[in-house]
Amino acid sequence: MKTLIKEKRTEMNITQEELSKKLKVSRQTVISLEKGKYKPSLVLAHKLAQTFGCTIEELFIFEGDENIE
Amino acid sequence: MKTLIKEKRTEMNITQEELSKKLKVSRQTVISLEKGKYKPSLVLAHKLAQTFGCTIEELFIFEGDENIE
DNA sequence: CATCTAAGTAAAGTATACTTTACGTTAAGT
DNA sequence: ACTTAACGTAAAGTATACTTTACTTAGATG
Repeated sequence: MKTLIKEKRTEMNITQEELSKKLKVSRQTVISLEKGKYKPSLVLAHKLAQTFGCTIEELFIFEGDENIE
Repeated sequence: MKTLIKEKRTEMNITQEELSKKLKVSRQTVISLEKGKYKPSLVLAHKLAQTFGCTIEELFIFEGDENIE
């Protein structure tokens, strides 16, 4: 699974810290998501998509059968 | 957060067990998701949406600021 | 050089998603 | 009455999402 979080955030001209405050998560969470260290929960994915004005499917690119981790 | 998993599954006329096999998760996971015991991971949500031929946003109804649990 | 901001790493802890196994219930068929 | 299918509950264990704290690094600016 790939994500466009970093791209969307920089397009929006906000810092990781600002994004983390909008989402009400820690800055570490934003860093880890952008770096692909783990996958967001469904609710967090939805908040991210809303923040960027797009759908979950536009923000995350799912590749052929992934593990459900 | 609400989900239409059960509705979509019964529309499709498949059992929980059949759905669990399509998704490659346990039957308990399907039961728990339908019953709202917990929220699916992003990848599982995507697989569910694909199975039902809809988007994640159509399958899950997000209500005003939820906890990110 | 000193300092500030933004981005990054690392590690330990908590919460929750998911699995596995086993047992209970209800409705339909024979 | 007995069996089978489908749905459900419960509990214990594992994996991972997320938090918190603390430290690092690179770039810009006084």
